[in-house]
Amino acid sequence: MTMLNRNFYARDTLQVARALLGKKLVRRIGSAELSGMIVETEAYCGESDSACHAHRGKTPRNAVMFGQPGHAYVYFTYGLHYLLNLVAEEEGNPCAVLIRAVLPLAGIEEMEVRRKKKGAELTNGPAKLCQAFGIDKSLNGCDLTCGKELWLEDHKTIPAKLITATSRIGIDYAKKEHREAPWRFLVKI
DNA sequence: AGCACGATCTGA
DNA sequence: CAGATCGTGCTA
Repeated sequence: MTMLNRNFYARDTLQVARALLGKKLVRRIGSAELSGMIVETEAYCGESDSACHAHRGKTPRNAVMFGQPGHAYVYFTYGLHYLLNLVAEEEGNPCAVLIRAVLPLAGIEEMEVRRKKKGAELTNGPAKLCQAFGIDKSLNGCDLTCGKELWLEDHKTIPAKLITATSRIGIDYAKKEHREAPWRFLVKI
């Protein structure tokens, strides 16, 4: 019930990525409310991170990452998918956390309709969860602290023992040190 | 102005 | 394992 405030996002990206595990992602579409518990995240750490979109400076696409923390950075890729990121760190430091998977909690039927799938197939991938939650480019730049369309809430505390860190997915083009950095976080099953 | 390619998913 | 499918950013 407690919505996460700006201070939650305004700190070290790796800490935010870890702390997001177990939190509830809530999406309101009209009268429907969809939610899920975050179980997988990836940290993208600013201009020095060669896997981060902000690596080569500010552009129209990644501008949101350079703004205030606690906003949604949604972008389109592969010609057909949207991916959801949450902006972290202080304003001007372009960092974000990619939400890769959630465990559906509420509005599951809505998600099934959107995805035309059921069960685990619903939200176990960054593009799938965007489809299930109806997240597209119109939510790019959305403030996550006003509780209107998209926000986060406290839910469960995940013990450190249940958190695994691995290298990130789909960033083969990045420098070795960034390709291998253990900046992907998952809840052990 | 043109072009190569991507923080993915699906279905054969 | 290839195809879908298009915006973005780099090169010229």
